[in-house]
Amino acid sequence: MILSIDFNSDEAFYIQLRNQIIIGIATGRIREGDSLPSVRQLADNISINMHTVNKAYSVLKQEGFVKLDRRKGAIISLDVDKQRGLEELKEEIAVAMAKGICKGIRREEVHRLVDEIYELFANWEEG
Amino acid sequence: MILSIDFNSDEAFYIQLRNQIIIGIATGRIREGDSLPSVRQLADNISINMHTVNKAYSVLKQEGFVKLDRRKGAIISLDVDKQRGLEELKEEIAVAMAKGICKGIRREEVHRLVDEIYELFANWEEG
DNA sequence: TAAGATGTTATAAGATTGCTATAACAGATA
DNA sequence: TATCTGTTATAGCAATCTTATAACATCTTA
Repeated sequence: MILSIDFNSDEAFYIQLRNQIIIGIATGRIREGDSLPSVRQLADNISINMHTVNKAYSVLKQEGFVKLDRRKGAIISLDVDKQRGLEELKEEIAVAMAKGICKGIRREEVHRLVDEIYELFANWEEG
Repeated sequence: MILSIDFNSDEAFYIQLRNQIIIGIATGRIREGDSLPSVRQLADNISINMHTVNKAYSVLKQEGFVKLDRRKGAIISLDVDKQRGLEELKEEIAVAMAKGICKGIRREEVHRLVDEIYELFANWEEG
């Protein structure tokens, strides 16, 4: 899987990495047990600092997506707390939806959007 | 409508204000044509700096929620670009949904969540 | 006309965050 | 032994967030 940085984005590098890896898991390109590149290796590949990669991995660990092993590096290991996941998801999309409501977006249109995103992730094509 | 700041939150003050005002519009507590408190007045009320309030208002202006008038202050004025709104919403919820998918949340559960949020906004009671 | 309120702009300072740089450490591997 | 892991520490630079003070033009009101 290809990880890359948009140096012109206003999103922090470590957030960009985090998001790409989460999407990688959601789309099945990375699976439970797979290992991520070592912090130094990935940092070299994409020309950013080791500590920035380390921060991305630490966040992923804290959020329950990977386990860090001094022997094997970062291993995808999903800590599934569905109830908590639902609560977090609700909180994360609430403001965005409020914004959408102000713009006249109706309930059915959000449902359609949700389906679109599920399709997008299910039929993901690299690149 | 009551605007307030959580001084312990890790969200920037101006973002907190922005979100509260957007939710206020979505829930109908603020309507087109209503005016927001002046930057100085609100800043005094909630004990933050005038410029922080001004930043919140500027963001809301830039996002098409208010118009700033030197005579009347900040007036709610919705600039509805639905197509753009849909694209922004899609982008804003995509990563959150990817995270949810990793946590085993199914499509129908997201639909239920969307309905819940719509109900929440429709039947809003001042806290 | 004078006083007061409005948004706007400018400058400065302190705190925090993001990113980089360099370095060292303990544990595992070859 | 040499090399690769993650981890930790320290430091510096730039940007962002927040506050503080101050001034300006415009509009409203007394």
